[in-house]
Amino acid sequence: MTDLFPDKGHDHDRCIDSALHQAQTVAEANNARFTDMRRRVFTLIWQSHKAITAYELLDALQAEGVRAQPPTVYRALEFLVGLRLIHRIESLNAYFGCDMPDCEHLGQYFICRKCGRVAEAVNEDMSLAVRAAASIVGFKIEATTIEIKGLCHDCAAH
Amino acid sequence: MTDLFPDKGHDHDRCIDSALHQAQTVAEANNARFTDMRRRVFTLIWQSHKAITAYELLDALQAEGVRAQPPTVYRALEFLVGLRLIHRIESLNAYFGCDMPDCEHLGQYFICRKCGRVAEAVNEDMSLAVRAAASIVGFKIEATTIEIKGLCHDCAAH
DNA sequence: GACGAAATGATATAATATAACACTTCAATA
DNA sequence: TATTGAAGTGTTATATTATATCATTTCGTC
Repeated sequence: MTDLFPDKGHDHDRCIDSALHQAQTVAEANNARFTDMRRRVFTLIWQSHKAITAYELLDALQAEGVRAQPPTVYRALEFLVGLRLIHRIESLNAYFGCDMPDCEHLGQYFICRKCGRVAEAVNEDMSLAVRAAASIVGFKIEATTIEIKGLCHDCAAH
Repeated sequence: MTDLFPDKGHDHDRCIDSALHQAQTVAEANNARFTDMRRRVFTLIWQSHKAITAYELLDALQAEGVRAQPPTVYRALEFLVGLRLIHRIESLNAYFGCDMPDCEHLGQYFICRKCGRVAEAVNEDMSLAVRAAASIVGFKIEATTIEIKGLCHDCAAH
């Protein structure tokens, strides 16, 4: 068993640093401006391995002393989702930092209802099954939403 | 190729009749009251093979002369989802009639962005892949959301 | 017919998201 | 280096989706 969810004792500052660094690289590669506001929002999203809502982000920004309004947050989110630096979790109306923004992938999300953490998987069998099913029915895939709710290994154990 | 989406010329009244009949049966089997309001909402959902939002349902009810408010609609929806007579499409915030409410299943939804129709599949390979992926990471599945957006066979052809 | 549980009505409000227009910033270039 | 145009952000207002709460009605059981 390889738990997708990060270890309790992991050094989360390293997650944040690494994510920021990757984001910077992706933005440059796309000739996109990783502005201060976008960096702030991105960093806030990476504060935990949970998904965070737009209004939670707004509150967090305001707590930092930034005078932001909803459109500001939604614009930053749109930008970040566009570059695949974050993903939207549809069933939570919330956003989640992407580990591997540099490769195209159909991600799958495991969402623990107890601890609230989210883990992204890129499981080739799942992707293949989806593509095969679509192919059989003549459906042309443009986007997929695969969200799996339940209990992560840690929470299931307790 | 077997298109999951209903034929253009299909007799939709038969879909509605069949769905209503099944719903009645499921409700009875669960000792649940299939009240007038619930039947109305259910029938409205089945008016098409598209997903419909709560407020579209509200408007439709009011157009029928029913004096309903949002909570009435949401309660009916909650009831119907609870019995699996309908499904919520998370990425659309909308609801969709279920073909096969009498068997437990992890459904997958194909959503055509052009014609708006939704088709439910119960693909064993997909379900297996999801369960296998969860098992590998020690995740206990409680619910799945699998929504696939793109073009249905008809719309892709034109 | 009386009773209690379930369902619905009604009002208010919370939570999520976007439209529209003004202003600022930034990088390219004249 | 001043100009300019596009991109980004500020600001206000409002649209859309969803729920909390309490009153009233309906319905099956006794």
